[in-house]
Amino acid sequence: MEHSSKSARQSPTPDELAVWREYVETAEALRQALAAGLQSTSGVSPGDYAVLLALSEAHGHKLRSSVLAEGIGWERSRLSHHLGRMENRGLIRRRKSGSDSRGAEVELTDDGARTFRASSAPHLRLVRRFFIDALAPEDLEAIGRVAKSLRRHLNEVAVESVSPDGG
Amino acid sequence: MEHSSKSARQSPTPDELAVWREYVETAEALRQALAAGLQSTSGVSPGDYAVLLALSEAHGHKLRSSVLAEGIGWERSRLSHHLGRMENRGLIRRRKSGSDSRGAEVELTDDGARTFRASSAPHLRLVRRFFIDALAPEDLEAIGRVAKSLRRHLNEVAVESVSPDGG
DNA sequence: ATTACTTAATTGACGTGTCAATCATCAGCC
DNA sequence: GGCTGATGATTGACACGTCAATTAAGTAAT
Repeated sequence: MEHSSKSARQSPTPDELAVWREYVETAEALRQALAAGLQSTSGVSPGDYAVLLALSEAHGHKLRSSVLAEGIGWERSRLSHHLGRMENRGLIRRRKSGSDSRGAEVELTDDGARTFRASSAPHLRLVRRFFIDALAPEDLEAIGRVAKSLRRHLNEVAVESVSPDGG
Repeated sequence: MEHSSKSARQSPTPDELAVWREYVETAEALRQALAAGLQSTSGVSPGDYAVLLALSEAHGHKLRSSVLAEGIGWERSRLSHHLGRMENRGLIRRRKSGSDSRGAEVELTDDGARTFRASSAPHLRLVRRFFIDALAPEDLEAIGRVAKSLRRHLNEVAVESVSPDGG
C-alpha cells in the first residue's frame, strides 16, 4: 500500500472536513428548528410525534411495544421511558397483551389521537418551509439518492466495526 | 392565489416526504454511529469533543465562556452544564477572568489536551469511513452546496417565524 | 416439574439539552 | 455613594437517551 495514496489516507482533507462540518451544523439546525416548531405549535416533542404517528397508522390504534420500537427504530429501553412519560400525560395507554403476556400493547388514547391530528399539519408545513422549499427539485432527488447510499454504506461498515479487524 | 397550485401547497407530497424521511433517518444514524465511535475509542461524547477541539485551537488553550459558546454554537446554559461535568472529570478548569470578573475563562487541562489528542485521529478516521468514503466527489460537493443553501434558507425563514404573520 | 435458556419489557443511574429563574458584576446616571 | 438596567454565567427542574441490570413470562430438555 502506497503512503499518501488516496486509498491509504485515513483522515479527511481540509476540504472534505469543511463539507462535513457544513453538513453536521445544517443537520443540527434543521433538527432543532423542527423540534422547536413542533413544541410551540402543538406541545409535542419529535419523539412524541414519532410514536403518535406510528400508532395513528396502526390497526385499531395499537401496537405491540416491540413492533412499535422496531417501526420507529428505537431501542426498547428508550421507548419504554418515553411511553412512561406519554402515559403520564394521557396520550397513550399500556396493557398486557393476551397472546403473550410478556408483551405490552400500546394504545392511542382519544386525547393522543386528537393531539396527533392537531400537530400533524403544522409539522408538515414546517417540513415544507424548512426543507422542501429550500431545495430545487434536482437537489431533492439528489438528497434522497445520497441519503440512501450513505445509509447502506453505514450499515456495511458498521458490521465491520464489530468484527476483529474492524475498528 | 390558486388552490392546489404548486406555490399554495402547504404540505409535502408523498414523494417529498419520503425524501425527508430518508434524510432524517440517515442523519440520525450517522450522528449515532459517530457518537458511539467517539465514546468507545476515547470515552468522550460529541459535546466533549466540540469543547476540546475549540479549546485546543485557542491561544493558550483557553477561552471566555461566552466566546466558546458562540464558537461552537451552544446556548450558554448548555455550555455551563457541560463544563461542569467536564470540570468534574478534570478535562477543563474554570477561573474568573481578570478584565471582567463576571466572565469565566475556560482552560484546557493537560489531561484534557491529552484526551483530545487521543480522540481526534480515531474520530476523523470514522468521519472518513462513515461519510467521505460513502460519497462520490461530486456528491460531496453537492452536499456542501446544498447544506449551505439549506442553512441560509433556514435562517431567513426562522426570522419570519418570529414576526406576527410568521407561523 | 425443575432447571436452564431466551425473549419482552421495565427500571435505575447517569449524561445530555432546554427553559426559566437567579446571581453577580459592570456601566450609566443622579 | 446608591439606583437602575444590561450582560456573563450558573442553577434547578424536568424531558430525553443510553447502558447495564433486572423482572417476568415463554420455551426446551431432562
